Amino acid sequence: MTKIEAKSLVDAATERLEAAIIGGELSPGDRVREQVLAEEYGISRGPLREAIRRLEGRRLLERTANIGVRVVELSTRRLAELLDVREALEGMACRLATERISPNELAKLRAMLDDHATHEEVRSGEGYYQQSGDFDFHFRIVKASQNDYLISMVSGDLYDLLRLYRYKSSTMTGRAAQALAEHHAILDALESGDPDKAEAAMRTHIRNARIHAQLAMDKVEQEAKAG
Amino acid sequence: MTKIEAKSLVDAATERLEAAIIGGELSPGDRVREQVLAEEYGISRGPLREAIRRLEGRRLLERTANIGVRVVELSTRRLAELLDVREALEGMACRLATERISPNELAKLRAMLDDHATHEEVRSGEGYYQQSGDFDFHFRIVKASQNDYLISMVSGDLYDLLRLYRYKSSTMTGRAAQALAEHHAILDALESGDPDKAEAAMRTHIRNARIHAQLAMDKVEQEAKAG
DNA sequence: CCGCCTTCTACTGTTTACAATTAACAATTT
DNA sequence: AAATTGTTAATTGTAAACAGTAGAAGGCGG
Repeated sequence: MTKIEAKSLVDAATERLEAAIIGGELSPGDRVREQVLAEEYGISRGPLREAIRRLEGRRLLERTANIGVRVVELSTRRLAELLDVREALEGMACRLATERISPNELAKLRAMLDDHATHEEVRSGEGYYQQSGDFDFHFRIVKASQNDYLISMVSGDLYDLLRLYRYKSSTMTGRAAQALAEHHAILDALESGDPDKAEAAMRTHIRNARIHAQLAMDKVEQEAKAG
Repeated sequence: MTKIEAKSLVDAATERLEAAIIGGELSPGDRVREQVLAEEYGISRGPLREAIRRLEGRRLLERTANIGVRVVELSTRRLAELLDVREALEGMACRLATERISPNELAKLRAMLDDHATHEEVRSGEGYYQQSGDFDFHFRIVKASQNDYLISMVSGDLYDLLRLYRYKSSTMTGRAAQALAEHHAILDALESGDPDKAEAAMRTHIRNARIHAQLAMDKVEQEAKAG
């Protein structure tokens, strides 16, 4: 019953509920009961319902009339759909960033990748760095596109959904080294100033990640079937 | 005070409010007062607030804490942002559709374009057909992508926002003939089965529409300044 | 006459209580 | 014994009352 106290109860509840979903506290398919959650958050059902509606709009929750609210269900198909959209959106972001990113920001990105290279997890191919480092790299490029709509779509809605999958199967094992190389390729393209090349590099990277992610999910599914 | 009576008051209110915004009943920048609107729809503030929160998530409305809700403001910059996203998303949709569209659906699209060609408005370059015909053509291709996430993003959120602009400046005058030609080019690419070509054709089309739309908006703005 | 402070109004934010719908369980009938 | 129907408990849907905040209007002092 940890209380919430912030600007708006709806905002606070939204953030907290979102965090609970992304953090795995609430699993995909779980039922969300208004009364229970409202009491847990120390608020009444009104604001909580409004928070739910927001997340509903962002496709993290699904409501069936008179039945209830559930955390969105996961499937390989949905993941494939998300990654196609991600390829399109981040490809465009990278294209736009090519002409808008500052030399300063470019230097920072370069430093970031250099730093990643020193991490043991990357060289050994374990890929823990994906959790923070990868998201950070992508996020900064999206921000450099300076397209607010794009930024909010990708980093708000899309990444949230993707994070759900990351929790289910820690997808990125064994790909860290290759991913880092691809990041360098993206950065090179950005520095070259060629938008076509930049978009292509980003899309190749995401497409590779996609192949890997889906293999991992298929594997998880098969194991579930077998076990 | 036309009453609403349907599955859920929230759903009904959402649809009606959305229609009011898109239909121009509520203009961009207009304030939305909860009490007033609730009475107009014959419901109480609770459901209405939830409906507002949904549209907030879809970026049709903006809420400032303790101040109120406004219909989202329009600007050339925002339009440019939307069209960049549209290019990315519909380009991807067209790519996916290339490999998934049925011969039957292709034939229907072809028939549709043939029908458009007979319309006088198109040949004379007035372009009324844009309102329904253009949206229909694009919508069907997006649907043919069979990517539900993509479909809901484009036809749900994105088109709604774009429709706002269409109301402000009837953008597409004088471009109907060219647009139709571009539609044919897209269809040809789809039939060829080459995803790269199909994506490129769609993106070219949207980029051209974008140039035209922005010229129109700049013109409107300059007239506003002058008048 | 101008500017600042106070008060008041109107709106949004939140809670509580009530109504309606659903799903589960039990009892009765075939 | 199985199926169907009635009843009940739980949960969502809705409304209305209450609280808090921002902006406007008016009065007071400079």
